[in-house]
Amino acid sequence: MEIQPLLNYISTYVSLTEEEETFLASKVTYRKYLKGQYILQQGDVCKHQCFVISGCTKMFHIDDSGQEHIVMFAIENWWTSDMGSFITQTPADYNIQCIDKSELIMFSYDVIEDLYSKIPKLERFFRKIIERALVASQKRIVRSFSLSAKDRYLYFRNQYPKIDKLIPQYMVASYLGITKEFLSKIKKQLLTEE
Amino acid sequence: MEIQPLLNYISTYVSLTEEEETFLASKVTYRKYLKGQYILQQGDVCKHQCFVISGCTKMFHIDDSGQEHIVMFAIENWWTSDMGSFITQTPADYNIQCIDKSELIMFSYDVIEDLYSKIPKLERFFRKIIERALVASQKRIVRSFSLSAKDRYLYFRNQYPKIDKLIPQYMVASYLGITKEFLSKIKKQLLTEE
DNA sequence: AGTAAATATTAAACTAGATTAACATCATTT
DNA sequence: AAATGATGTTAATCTAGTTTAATATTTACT
Repeated sequence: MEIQPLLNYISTYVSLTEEEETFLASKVTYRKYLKGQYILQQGDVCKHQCFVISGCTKMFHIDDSGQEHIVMFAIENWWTSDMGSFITQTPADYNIQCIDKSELIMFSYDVIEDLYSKIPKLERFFRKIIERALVASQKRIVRSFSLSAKDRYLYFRNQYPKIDKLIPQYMVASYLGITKEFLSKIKKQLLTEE
Repeated sequence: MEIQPLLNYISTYVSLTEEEETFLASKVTYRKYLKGQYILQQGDVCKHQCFVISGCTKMFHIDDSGQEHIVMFAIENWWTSDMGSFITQTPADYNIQCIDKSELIMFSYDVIEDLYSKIPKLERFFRKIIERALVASQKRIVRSFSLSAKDRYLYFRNQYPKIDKLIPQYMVASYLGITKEFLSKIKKQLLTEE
């Protein structure tokens, strides 16, 4: 089944019965996206929580001066959405774009509450997922203040080697909060000292 | 009842019956802290999710070079904990300290799962709280990359005037990710241009 | 009230990282 | 294989924010 990777993932947090899995399968949407396609655009309302089966997405904000700031990437087994827009159903602050051919499973706003009521274990599952996302986000704040750009890059490369290899360098720079020129300088420096 | 502010707060998300409220009251702990007291120390395991009834706390990390980085403040009706340490029951990355005489309600790790099972509405409540915390945290990341130190301070002062007035300036600087000297410079500049 | 401790200010010298702009390389299409 | 667009590099100049260190001010304690 197309959604098997999702079921496997869920099973590491809570165990669903077969009927529950079938019910879940009937409520979510599997969808393929091409490289470059948008899942969400800044200003639109975020209608889905997306689980990435394959490929890679970036969530980014474009500020008043036109600069792009990448908040997160998502590869297989990661979740992505503009949570603020989703929970309040108001216009999104972020864009979510596929930076590679991707397969996603989408939980729409209209069904997710229903899923929570019918299968309380799913509410538990999402609570745990979001707890983990919060932890990651807070750690990123501390890193952005306590580490130099070079150390932030080293941390990124070490934690997410797959993403580092997959995506263009200027996106890594945006994620790290530095310019592409400066990241280029850092990488050169790392080469000569290693 | 001491925990009334918590019950009021919860009621804005989910509605509990009287029995549920009584049960909840029997499971949580009300505690007063003095200015300067620690609720959690980096390296210890975080045993509680804390709801602030009055006063003010700061959560901060001390990095390898001894520098303090404030991740968040919490005043009345806010929550604080090292979520990463709490959910995995491993040593905390952060300290949580009262920067003013404070009253807290503490949900211990040992009872919170029990509360979730007995009162599923509480699991829903916490899911929603954590969703909001995640949204706030992601927005802070974007601000830290897209705004200048001055604009970050203006945003902070505008969003949290109470905290800005309550706490020493060097803590605001730490929260903003700048030095106290530079914040002093910014404030002077703001005075002359207003 | 007087003293110590904590907090805030100022200014000079310094640096991590930004900006600009020109050039180089790589990938994709025709 | 030439051409186009996307990505990456280099180097010079610039600036937001740091560092250091000395001084001022406020707060809290006896």
